[in-house]
Parts: sequence; structure tokens; C-alpha cells
Amino acid sequence: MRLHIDPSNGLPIYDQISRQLKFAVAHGVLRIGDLVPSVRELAHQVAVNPNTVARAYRDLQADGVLETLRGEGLRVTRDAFATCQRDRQSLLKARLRSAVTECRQSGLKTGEIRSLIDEVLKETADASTS
Amino acid sequence: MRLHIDPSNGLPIYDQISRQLKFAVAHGVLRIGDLVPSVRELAHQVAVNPNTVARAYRDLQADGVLETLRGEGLRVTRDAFATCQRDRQSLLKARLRSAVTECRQSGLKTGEIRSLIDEVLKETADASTS
DNA sequence: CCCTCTGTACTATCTAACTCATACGGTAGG
DNA sequence: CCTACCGTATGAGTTAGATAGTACAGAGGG
Repeated sequence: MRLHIDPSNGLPIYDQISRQLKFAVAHGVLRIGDLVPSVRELAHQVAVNPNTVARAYRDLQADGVLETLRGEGLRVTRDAFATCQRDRQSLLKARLRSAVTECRQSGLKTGEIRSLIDEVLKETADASTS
Repeated sequence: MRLHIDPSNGLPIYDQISRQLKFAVAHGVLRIGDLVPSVRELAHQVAVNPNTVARAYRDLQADGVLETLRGEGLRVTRDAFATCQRDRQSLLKARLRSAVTECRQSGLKTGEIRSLIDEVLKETADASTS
């Protein structure tokens, strides 16, 4: 459970947290029934305010990914895996779409966009040693 | 010279303006020596405050894309075309890179990212009737 | 000469978003 | 029971972005 928080990412921290937790579930790192790190623990780990983590967890509850165990913590729900698979897809697509849309608005042809993306894929290849 | 301003884009308005002007130069819509629309005119056209446009123009001057003709307006500089070609490339790449990086962090393999992008390219194909 | 246009500068203000500090209520385990 | 942990609610503080208003200097045309 390593989270990569980048304050200068454009995305707010609580969004980065909730997105990455969803991705972790979709990827199988977090499994159905698992307890997620407590608000305070995760807050300490990524060096932000506990409330920021709580905000992320609240969003995840609203999306049906987490459920509360009173006094105990938050647990990954039964539907979480399916939900997160779907959400990961649409979240990433939305981000790619807005980037690609800007490429199109700037007058690039599909082929030119493709070669740009190929460069980016090469550049970022080493970062994913999987 | 049609600008597409989207307040819910994440990017601030002045950034969208300056980016799109650079793209227009790189694409040949705005040519070296052309006068850009006046601050007040463009502000009226895209329905924002003149100050917001002025901010964008100021940034473009700092980047060497525009130069002042006192009392007359702002003109596209001689180096603008080369500059904008280069900037367009890096601006769009930066945006694509951050999207792709998130895909990688979420555990997607290169092939999976490619198919996501293909879908996005298809979806957005009609919007660029060029 | 004067009026009107250009860009520029500066300040004040408003709003929304984000983060943080604090306090509260419930549960579990010693 | 009571201490320590859980999530949660609430309000304050900070920041960035956008807006508004005003003022100024230079250029062009009637």
C-alpha cells in the first residue's frame, strides 16, 4: 500500500488518495473485506492532515467502495472490486480524453497525437517495472 | 480565431487562453506579424474580464510570443512560430505524460494503456473535422 | 488639438477549494 | 469502567483564481 502523492499534480490530495485506493482495489492490492489503514495512520504516512484522508474515505463510502465498522475502521465492500474496475477505466479515460481533446483543438492530426503518445509511453516505461 | 474556454477544465482561464493562442500560432492560424485581438475585444468575445485576457497576453509576452506596439496593439513576434511549435509539443506532452503516468501507477500495462487511448482517439475523432 | 483607441498597472474584493485544528460520539479490549 | 483507538462533524485559515474599478501613457485619425 504505497501511495504516490504529488501536491503539484493539479489534482487535490483527497482526490489522489481516493483514486489510488480505487486503483489498488481494481489491481487486487486491496481485497474485498480488507481493512484500509486508519485515517490517522494513512495521514501520518503521506504527511497530510487526517481530515484530508477522511475526506477521501468519505468519497469512497459514497461510491460504495468502503463501509464503516463502527469503532473498528473501514472495510472494502463486496461490490468494491467490480465498482473499482469500472471506475478506474472511466477515471483514466476521462483524463486521457481531456488531454487528447486539447491535442485535437491544437490542430494535431491523429497520427501526430499517436507519435506523441508513443514518446510518452517510452519515457514512462521504466517507471513501471512490473 | 475561435477559442474554446471551459471553466470546468481544471486549467485556469488565462492559461487556456495563452495555450490556445500558442497553438493557433503553431498551427498557422495566427501568422508572424499579425495583430491579436485587443484585450477588451477578446474579453468580450469569450465573456471574461479584460484583466484575465491581459494576464494571458502578459504571459505570452514573457514567453516571447507577442510584442507590444504602443497604442496599437500586440503583434506576433518573428520567433513566435518556432517558439510555439516547440511549446505546443512540450505542453501537450506534459499533459499526456501526467495522464499516462497515472495509468501506470494504477497498474495498467502498456498494451492496456494503448487500447484505452485508441478508444479515446475514436471517440474524439469526429470533433476534429480537418 | 482632441477624442478614442491601444496596453499596462494597481488595488480591492469575492468566491471557491483545499487544508487544518479541534472537539465529539461510538466501539473494543484490558 | 476507562483508556485508546476508530470515524465524523464543524468551523477557521489560507490560497488561487477571477472580477471589478480606476488610472495612466502612447498612438492614430478627424
